[in-house]
Amino acid sequence: MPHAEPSVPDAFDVGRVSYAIFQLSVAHKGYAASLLRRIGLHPGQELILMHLFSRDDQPQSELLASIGVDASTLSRALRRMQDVGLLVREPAEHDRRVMIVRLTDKGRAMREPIAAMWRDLDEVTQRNLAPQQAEDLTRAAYAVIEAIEHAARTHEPGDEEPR
Amino acid sequence: MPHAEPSVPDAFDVGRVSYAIFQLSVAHKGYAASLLRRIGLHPGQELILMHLFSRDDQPQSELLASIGVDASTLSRALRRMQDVGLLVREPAEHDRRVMIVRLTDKGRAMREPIAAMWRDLDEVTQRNLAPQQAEDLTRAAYAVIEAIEHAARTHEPGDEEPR
DNA sequence: ACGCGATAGTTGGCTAGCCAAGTAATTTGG
DNA sequence: CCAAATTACTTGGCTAGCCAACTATCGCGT
Repeated sequence: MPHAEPSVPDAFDVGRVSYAIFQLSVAHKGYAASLLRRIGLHPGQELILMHLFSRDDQPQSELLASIGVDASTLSRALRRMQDVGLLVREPAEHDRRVMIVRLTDKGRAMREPIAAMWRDLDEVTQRNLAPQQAEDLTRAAYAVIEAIEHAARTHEPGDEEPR
Repeated sequence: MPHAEPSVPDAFDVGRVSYAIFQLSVAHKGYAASLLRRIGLHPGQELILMHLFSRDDQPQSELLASIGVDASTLSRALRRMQDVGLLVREPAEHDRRVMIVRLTDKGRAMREPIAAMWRDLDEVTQRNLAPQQAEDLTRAAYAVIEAIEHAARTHEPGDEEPR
């Protein structure tokens, strides 16, 4: 039965917590993807739309900073979303390098489906957790994120302390 | 500064826990990828190798079941790993459909680098966590995984209760 | 025995995501 | 005032990952 703690090769012992996070990522992302497919979106597109719901007519560069994905990934995702009519891009007046991203009516119409998708996802996510556990999980997640970002920031330039 | 709880559009409120997991996934996977790059592996390949460290000469189908990825994804990953000399595949004697996957010396040599990578990853992951928090996080992760797998199992065939 | 279904893998086609290199426009500096 | 650096974005090239469709082989049942 492929449940909790499946047949884990011994080597995974050294990274039990990371392995759990890894498995959680796969399951969570997979479930989100299946929910997104039902509303006709590809993973990641919902993030772009949600940021646009918060503030429309946004330069592509700001979306980039908010979402944290590679510029090329965003560029291509936006092109595809434009192709299916979710949004429009047009060069800014004041700076012709800048592309302003604007939702179409079709894009705006995704607001409720996306919110419903998050509700469903979070409901399932918390189904086996006590409220306090959910709270702790969230807090621990951000603690880990902070540790990772700090580690990446420090020894990205000068790789690793030379032992 | 993009730390914990960054500028989260209001819409994310409905899925706070899921959004935290999502962000954790991105950060954790990104850091793992950067560590893997240093030892010349692509994400996912380390899992294949680790399962082979546990049991070599394994049919591709068993690897498939252990790892839980799509058959086509595994097929192509194995081909690429064979191309760079990490492993070899040859048809089984008794059943010519089956491909037996075997590590090469070069593949076996990855054992220590991969273990070191997991140690590094888990060290960073736990850096901001008390031991009890790490334990709780692991437990919560598997609880969420179980809920998601159950949800996927139940309403994948008959999509959603019709309201 | 023979055909049909199940099983094992592969290939095609698509998106997400990364890095590296390239283009265009704007800002900075000598 | 014009060249050099910077910024904004795109394109090329690659891997991971999914689904769908296909091939080949094996096993089963009539």
